[in-house]
Amino acid sequence: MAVTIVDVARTAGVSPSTVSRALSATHRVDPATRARILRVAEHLGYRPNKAARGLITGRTGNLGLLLPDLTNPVFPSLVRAVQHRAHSSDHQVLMMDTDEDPDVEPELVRSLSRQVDGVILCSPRMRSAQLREVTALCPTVLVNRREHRVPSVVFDSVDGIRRIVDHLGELGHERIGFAGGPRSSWSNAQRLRALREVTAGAGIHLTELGHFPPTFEGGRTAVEGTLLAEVTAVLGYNDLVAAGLCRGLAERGVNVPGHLSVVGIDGIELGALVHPPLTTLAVRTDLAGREAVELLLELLAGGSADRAPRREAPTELVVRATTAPPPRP
Amino acid sequence: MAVTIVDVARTAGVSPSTVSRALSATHRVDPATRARILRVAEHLGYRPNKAARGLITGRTGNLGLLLPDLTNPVFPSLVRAVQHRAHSSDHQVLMMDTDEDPDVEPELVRSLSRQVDGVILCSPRMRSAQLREVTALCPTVLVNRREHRVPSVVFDSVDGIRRIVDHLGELGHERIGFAGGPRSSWSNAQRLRALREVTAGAGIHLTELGHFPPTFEGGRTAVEGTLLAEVTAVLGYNDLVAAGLCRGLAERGVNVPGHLSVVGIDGIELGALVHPPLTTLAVRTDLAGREAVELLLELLAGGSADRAPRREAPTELVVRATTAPPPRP
DNA sequence: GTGAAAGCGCTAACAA
DNA sequence: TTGTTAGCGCTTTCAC
Repeated sequence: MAVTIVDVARTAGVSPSTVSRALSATHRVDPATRARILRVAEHLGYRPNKAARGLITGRTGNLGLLLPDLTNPVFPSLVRAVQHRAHSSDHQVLMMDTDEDPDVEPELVRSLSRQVDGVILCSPRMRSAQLREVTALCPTVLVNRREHRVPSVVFDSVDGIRRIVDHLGELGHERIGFAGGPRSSWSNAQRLRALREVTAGAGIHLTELGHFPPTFEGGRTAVEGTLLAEVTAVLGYNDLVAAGLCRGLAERGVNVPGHLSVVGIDGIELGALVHPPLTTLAVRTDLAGREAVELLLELLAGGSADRAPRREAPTELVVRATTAPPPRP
Repeated sequence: MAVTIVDVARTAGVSPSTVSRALSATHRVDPATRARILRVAEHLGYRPNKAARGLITGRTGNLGLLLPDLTNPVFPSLVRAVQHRAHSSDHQVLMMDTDEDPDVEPELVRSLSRQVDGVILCSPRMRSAQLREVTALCPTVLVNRREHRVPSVVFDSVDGIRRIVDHLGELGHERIGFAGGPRSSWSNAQRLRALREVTAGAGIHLTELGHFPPTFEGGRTAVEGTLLAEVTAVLGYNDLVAAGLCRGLAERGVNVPGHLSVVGIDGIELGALVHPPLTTLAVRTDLAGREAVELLLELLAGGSADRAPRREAPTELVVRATTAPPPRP
């Protein structure tokens, strides 16, 4: 059997409660006693049983993290950041991949609710009503989605999109296209809205090329429409779409960026590795993950349910090789 | 306060233990009573507190998963598979990224040991002695590493390497190079050993080009040595290295696969997306993850500590566009 | 500053 | 088949 607090107590010649106090530093304990207890605990290889502690404190020390698909390259760095931040506050992370299935999301949260102190929902696909239900179940922070009265971390679409449009505008582009993502995607809607607003303000003509799967192939299928639209630059819903666009364009003999500029969004590693390297709006998912944990921790520390803080994770335009001035006619 | 088993018992007019039995189906309970209890539980929104259950059963229902770096593209699909398999057996996964730091690995396992029923160690970097210590702490399954008397899932290096060499041999290559990974990498050692064995058997000349960082840049720096070695095909330690090789080669004006064939290992998505698409030995990390969970579950179900089962996850040669017959002199 | 005792939510003997 | 009792490892009053 594993060594418990009672073993430590016996060996150190004190009562279990003193050991508890010494270990959690919750009360004043005689420094000498404390040192001795710590030494004994160390020597015996004592490891606290969080489950037992949680039973009484009501805190599990676990955070839940739900995301639609871990193999989507934007998530790993977020998960990593969440995990590190949580760990530095002595929390563990229960990560669950929902497999892009909106229906399992609420069920997963329900089953998780008793085992975690709170959950972080990344790009949740479920409907608002369900989201509201879920947030009633346990403290929740949203990432990449907004909902009334729920704390969230989002990427600043308007600001980021503005960076892209400014860059393109400075190069001299006057007609740009947008190869959008899935119709149901919250972030696609955000990006599109921002794009309309910013291009209108900048006097740039925007052609909405339609909705495409958020994949490399999706980008490839967007090539035809792009060519037809007679734009000089095209923005992909994400880097995968942009990379697919580049490939499709190359196959059609269209020079990028000579004839057409291409921009992606996300800043995944792939963008730096394809040829030509992709100009992209990098979103700091790692920072978003960290923020999300901090928000959740604050919430747990007694943030009133009334306040629903909203934070925005920074974006950064990474100019690589797929953008250039438009061709001279 | 959340609804407990006592609430359900009171509402259903039975004792807590009957509720417990009805819920965990561990003993015979009158079907009618059982149905009523289930109905009440459902209605009240009862969710079992796993921590409390674990306190008495000794089972937490959690599995630990340690890996060096989640942003390494081979891991997400493994994690995903582990998570799904664990979930289907009603287990949660506590995932921890060790940040490629061998020293934190044992410490992490120690701190995890009381909160999980067992751990899966993926590509652990720690030394054998530490590994032995750790495995004494809690049931352990290794992935991509072997250790005496510890259950493990590995990728069949000899078999996979043979596939590559056979493919190259059939194309007519007689001199191939290997751009190796880090000196300290267990899997690099495995691959190299297999490569020596298989090439020797096939009468193919192998040039060991040295050790490189397991990255795209690492592959790029391997280009010079590759050219000097006068090989007609080169195998990269992994897909990133192979992709870097391709890029570096292209920059030097070397045609792939016309002048030189390139092969990677891993089968990450990137390989299909670069140009030309990479021929690679795909390893089924998803299957490995599933196997690992199953091994661990068997171990927990009372597998004797004596037997240390070893499973091998399949590999598959994906021939794409970077391999072709050697140039005619 | 420290100990005794109670109890968190649940399961597992043991009776009935 | 069901209820009673005890207790898992820990924290937390409440005395002292």
